[in-house]
Amino acid sequence: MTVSKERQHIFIYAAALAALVLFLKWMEWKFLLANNSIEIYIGLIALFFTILGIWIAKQLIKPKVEIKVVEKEVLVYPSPEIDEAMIEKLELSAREYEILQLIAKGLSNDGIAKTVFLSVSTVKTHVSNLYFKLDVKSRTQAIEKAKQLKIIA
Amino acid sequence: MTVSKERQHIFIYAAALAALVLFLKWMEWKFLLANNSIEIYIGLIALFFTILGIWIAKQLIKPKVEIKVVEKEVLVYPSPEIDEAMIEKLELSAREYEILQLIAKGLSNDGIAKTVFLSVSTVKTHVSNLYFKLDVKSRTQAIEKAKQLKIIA
DNA sequence: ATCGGCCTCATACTAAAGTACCAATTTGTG
DNA sequence: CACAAATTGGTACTTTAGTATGAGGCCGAT
Repeated sequence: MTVSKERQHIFIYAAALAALVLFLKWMEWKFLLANNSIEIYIGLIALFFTILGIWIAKQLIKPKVEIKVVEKEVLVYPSPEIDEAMIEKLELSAREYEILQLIAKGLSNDGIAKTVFLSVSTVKTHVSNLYFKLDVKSRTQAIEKAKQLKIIA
Repeated sequence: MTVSKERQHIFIYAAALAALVLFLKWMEWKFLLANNSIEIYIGLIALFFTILGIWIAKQLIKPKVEIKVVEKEVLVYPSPEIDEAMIEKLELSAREYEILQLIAKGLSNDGIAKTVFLSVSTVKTHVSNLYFKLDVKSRTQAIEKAKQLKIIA
């Protein structure tokens, strides 16, 4: 794009020069016919070339490029992305993870037992194993850690 | 600053014009003495005024400022805004709210007692009152509800 | 100064959570 | 099939959580 624009400038400039040559020849011819006004002639040439110079400059002056950095605020919703990889790394079994989620919902062992149709004993076993794998010692700690590890919402 | 610069430009331009007049007179005088090279004369004038025009343009034309807008994405995390109004609505006292936060961190009653230098009895009292105000019956439920009500992070 | 709310602490009790250890069944994989 | 891991369930026990109740001190407002 820049190259084509440069070429266009060169072309326009060449055309202007050609017109100039013709103009000069015409002026010169006119001057020979009536050379009683050399000052006017010189003045016209001066005016013309001044304007030409200005025009050329206008075409050639490179626009200053001002880089304006606009900070665009992008709302990032704390993705309730569940870190599945972490769950596997912790070697949490399906039941353990399921029960972890129920714990986070505030259910008691008894409540968990009733929702997943298990005995409280079984729930306790899972919960204990869960604590061991999460390296915690209570439900509340488990909830905190699970949230930090992004394995629950 | 802009005004003084403008005046400077005008002054320089005037000086250039004065020099020009002198130059023209000198050229004219030389031309009258030897008018055998009118093309060279015209050519010199053309060249001079072209350069002059370019120079004027350079001095006067305000460079086009091309504003390049670069969007920089700034991640904005929707602040886990704490609903202070809700805290007041629930009529949670300072201690109760403080202890609620410690509960959410996974601390036991004993842990809380040691961190805020209270007896476990006092902590239990606060916790019980807290449960009543939050309408829950256990720590885990309190944590869940507190998060739903956005009164803790 | 009296009253209510808050903070503090204690005792006594019940309920729930958590640990330890064991054991039977299921399930998926080599 | 055989084996490991997961799932289920139990008993016994300790610890923690939670409730109920009472009580004293502090402080601001009426």
